[in-house]
Amino acid sequence: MLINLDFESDEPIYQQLVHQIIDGIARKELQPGDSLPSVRSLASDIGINLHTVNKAYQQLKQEGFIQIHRQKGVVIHPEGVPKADEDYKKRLIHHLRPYVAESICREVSEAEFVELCKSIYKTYQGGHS
Amino acid sequence: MLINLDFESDEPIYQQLVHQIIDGIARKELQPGDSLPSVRSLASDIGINLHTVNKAYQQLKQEGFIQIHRQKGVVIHPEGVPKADEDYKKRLIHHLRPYVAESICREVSEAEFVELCKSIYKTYQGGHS
Amino acid sequence: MLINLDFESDEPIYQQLVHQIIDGIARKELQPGDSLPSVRSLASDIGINLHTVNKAYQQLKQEGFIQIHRQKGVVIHPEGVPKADEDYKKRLIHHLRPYVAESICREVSEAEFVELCKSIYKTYQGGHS
Amino acid sequence: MLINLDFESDEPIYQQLVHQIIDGIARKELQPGDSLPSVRSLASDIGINLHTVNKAYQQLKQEGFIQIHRQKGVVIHPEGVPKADEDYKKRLIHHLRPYVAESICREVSEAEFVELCKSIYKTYQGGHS
DNA sequence: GTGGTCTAGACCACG
DNA sequence: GTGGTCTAGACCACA
Repeated sequence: MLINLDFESDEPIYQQLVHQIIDGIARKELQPGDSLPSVRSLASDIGINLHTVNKAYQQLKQEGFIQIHRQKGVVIHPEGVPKADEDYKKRLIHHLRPYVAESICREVSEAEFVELCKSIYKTYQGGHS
Repeated sequence: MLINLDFESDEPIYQQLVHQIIDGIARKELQPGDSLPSVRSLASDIGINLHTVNKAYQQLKQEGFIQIHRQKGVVIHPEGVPKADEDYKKRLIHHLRPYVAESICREVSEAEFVELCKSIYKTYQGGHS
Repeated sequence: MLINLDFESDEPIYQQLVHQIIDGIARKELQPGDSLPSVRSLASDIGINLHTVNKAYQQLKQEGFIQIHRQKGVVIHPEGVPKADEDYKKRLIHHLRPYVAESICREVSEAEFVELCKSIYKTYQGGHS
Repeated sequence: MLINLDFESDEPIYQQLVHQIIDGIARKELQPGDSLPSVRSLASDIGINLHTVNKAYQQLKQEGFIQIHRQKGVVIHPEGVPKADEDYKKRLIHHLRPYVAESICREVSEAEFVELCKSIYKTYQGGHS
């Protein structure tokens, strides 16, 4: 999978990595059971620090996206990612709220905002509808 | 307006302040032309440093939400906030994408996600006016 | 003469006042010997503080643009403004330099910059060529 | 690059820093991609506070002169500075106008003023390259 | 070691 | 009294 990092972004590199991998899963490019490169090889491939990759992997593991085996290495969680629970949705709303607020200030209508979200969903199409 | 900060949060205080004020504008609790407390008074009200408030105000000013007026002090931008342009929407999509991706992984359907956004929009309607 | 102040500008109000009056002189709208409103009346006309007007007048006086008489009030210096000496030109260069530097970085050619200056001169036309 | 600050000047230190660096870029002493000292080291070199340096860097970053790169540190924007657009020229005229006005009052002819600008431009040619 | 954030306290220009 | 600037010192996340 292609990893695309922006070193000038405010977003920490390890976060970008996390997002890219989640994105790959959402796009079905990474399927349950697929294996990911080792910390070392990924780090040297992208040209970033070991710790940075490790931090990203740890976060992905803790959120249930991947498993880290001593022998099999790093794999996408074979049983899929834990489904959204109420807690997740609560956090999601909490994160989305500021974007909605600013959009309202800038006169983006609800319909427009919704369309925009749908358009993002479309980019992951062929999914699990 | 009530300001509610979470000092335990990872989100920087000045960012929370920015969001709270934008939220107030979206809720119509802060109207164009309304004045905001001075840096100093707001800082002492909330119990934080005046530089932190200042940083928030500077960001709000730069993004066109407020004006820093030599006579009237700090006021909500009287002509309203600059409307969303293509650039804003591009950035918005860029910010929203990771949340959509994770939601897809967690099997949140497009419809569900859209409903969730609408529910957030609803919290900004039925304001006072 | 019309005074046009921008209370949101970074430029201090008294400085804006100074510039506006110098501008009026450059446009020949204010001629040597013409009288200016008193500190009090100008302040109340524009709706600003006495001190602010006073500070502007003091600076104009010190630079030789106006005279302040107890009886005749404030008048444009009847013998004209002191002509540019080497010292003035040195200061002028010192002030202009940063604008030239930034313009060079932004690929504004010398010719373009010169044209721009000429265009400004034109707005004061009918002058003393 | 040599930094030359005047601590007696009215011009804020961070502004002087900004101007000096832009000047360095205009003189081609700082080329796209070149790296600048870290906030801390520059601050201690010049003998000022790191926040002051930081403020200058933030402004330069926001105006597109530099990038703050997570790995390479602070570098001159590799793709060059954004070229002058109409907005920049409008602001430039707005800043230049008062100097033109005062010069007219002091009987500096258009030709003389233009020569002066050209002479400033000359100081940025014949650099090393 | 880097930049980002926050605090605290000080001086000054402005109005 | 206001915001703007500067200093000093501290902690943390990041790489």
